[in-house]
Amino acid sequence: MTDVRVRIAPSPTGDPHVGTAYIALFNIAFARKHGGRFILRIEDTDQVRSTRESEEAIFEALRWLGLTWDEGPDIGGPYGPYRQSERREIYAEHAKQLVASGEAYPCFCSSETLSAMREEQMRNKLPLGYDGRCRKLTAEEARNRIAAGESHVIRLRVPAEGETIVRDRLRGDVSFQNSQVDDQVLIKADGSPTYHLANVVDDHLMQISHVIRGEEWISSTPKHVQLYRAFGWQAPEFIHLPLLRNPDKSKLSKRKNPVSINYYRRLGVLPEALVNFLGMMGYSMPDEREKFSVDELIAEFEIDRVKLSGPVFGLDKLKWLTGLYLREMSEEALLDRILGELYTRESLARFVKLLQPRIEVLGDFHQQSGFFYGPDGLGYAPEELLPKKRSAAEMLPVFRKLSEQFDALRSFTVESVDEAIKVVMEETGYKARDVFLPLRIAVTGSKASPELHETIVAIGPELCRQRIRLALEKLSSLQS
RNA sequence: GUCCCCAUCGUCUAGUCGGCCCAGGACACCGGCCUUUCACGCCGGCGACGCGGGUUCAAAUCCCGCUGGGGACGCCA
Repeated sequence: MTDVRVRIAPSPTGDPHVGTAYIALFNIAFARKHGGRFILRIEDTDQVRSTRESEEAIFEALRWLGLTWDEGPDIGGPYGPYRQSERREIYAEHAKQLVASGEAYPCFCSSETLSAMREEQMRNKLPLGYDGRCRKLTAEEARNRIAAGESHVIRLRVPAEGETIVRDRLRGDVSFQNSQVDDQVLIKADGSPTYHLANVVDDHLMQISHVIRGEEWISSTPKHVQLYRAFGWQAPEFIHLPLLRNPDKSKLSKRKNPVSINYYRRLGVLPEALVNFLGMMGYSMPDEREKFSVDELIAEFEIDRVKLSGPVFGLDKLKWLTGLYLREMSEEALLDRILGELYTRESLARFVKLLQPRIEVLGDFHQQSGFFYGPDGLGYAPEELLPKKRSAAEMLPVFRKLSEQFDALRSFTVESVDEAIKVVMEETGYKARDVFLPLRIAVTGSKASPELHETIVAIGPELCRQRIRLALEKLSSLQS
């Protein structure tokens, strides 16, 4: 095998996702097994949603898990920069090259035109996709319109006929009719590249040998294959891993499940247990052993052993595994973990201030701080979620809305939380007294707790979202 | 709707080139033992090859169809 170079390319648009860790783990296992290198590249081509905080959180979460990289934005490397926002000219250059060779063309369709087109296709039950109307523009006309300052994007010219074969290591050849691969946008109207362009250009320039990523990408791979072809490059080997699933088998999503690595960290899952657990998603050791370290995984790793059906990311086994690690530790080591992971100065600092006015002796702090930890510790009765004269049927929509709003929150501040609650009140027509108490019970498990907004912020998004979901479950149990 | 992927206990999975599998392990669940209690630990139980056709002496394992699940169809990644 040629030099193995693999990568993960997360986009810094939210909390660090367990799926990212999952893909990272398999990339690392593959790289180390074959003496290759593992690269971390930040795909921040979405300028509106990408943030530095999110990027930093991803670094931090991966490091916590012990999933470290050989080249990346923070440590550099011979193929940098490793942040796509710093590589804009490279993409522009390459796009220009494709336009010059006729492999790509400018498109002047507005997003309105495009959504109208999509609607019509929907209505007529036609396949969705760009119909290629700007393909026919002459070079001259295009040049004039660009010169006139007309807004445009650059699209890839995918052959109308024939088929594109995606060679997947685990699935074999998967073929797509070119007629259903539409002309992908390469450069957006603002001049920034799309994922597809940036991804292909970077993978080539960074000499990535194997692209190990989630199965969700498989249907855009023909576009990538076409891009490699257009550039005259050799495509890397593709290996699409199965997607982690919610208990209902849909793709793991924050709307249904905690997906943030930080949630599991706050819960007190050990990093070695989480990584171990991830290692048994779609994969198993040859001797069927279930408890193993990353090093052990690497030693035995065989990418062809990965199973293609999507594993449910279920907590039962993860907790059991954590317990296994916990129990075999020395007392000393356990103490260090509790101090190092759970009761850190940092974690306590999130809420000392909130409790300060409410305690008489230090010991009070202990029993009043319970709800800042473990998500399952809230043993309240479902009925407690109901304000006076309100039924479960009435509160259910309130919690659905709350869940929706909290999921959508980009930042957790007193202001943003307040805004979210207000939206819920407006949309459901309930007053503060009907919303605040139930919400308080849901997130703290008790009526006696500090100011709601600040408490919610202190508890943090991961735990709050999950607790609201839990409340939703309790309410529905009340109904039946 | 169109395209693509997938299909063993509730869940994670073993099941190399079809026979040793009337399907093995683990979690969860249930029962027992240990124990002043609980937990841990130990023992046991429940529990699956989606369906229908082939191929074969023989199929969970190969082929086809159906069904089911999932993903993608963005100037998001």
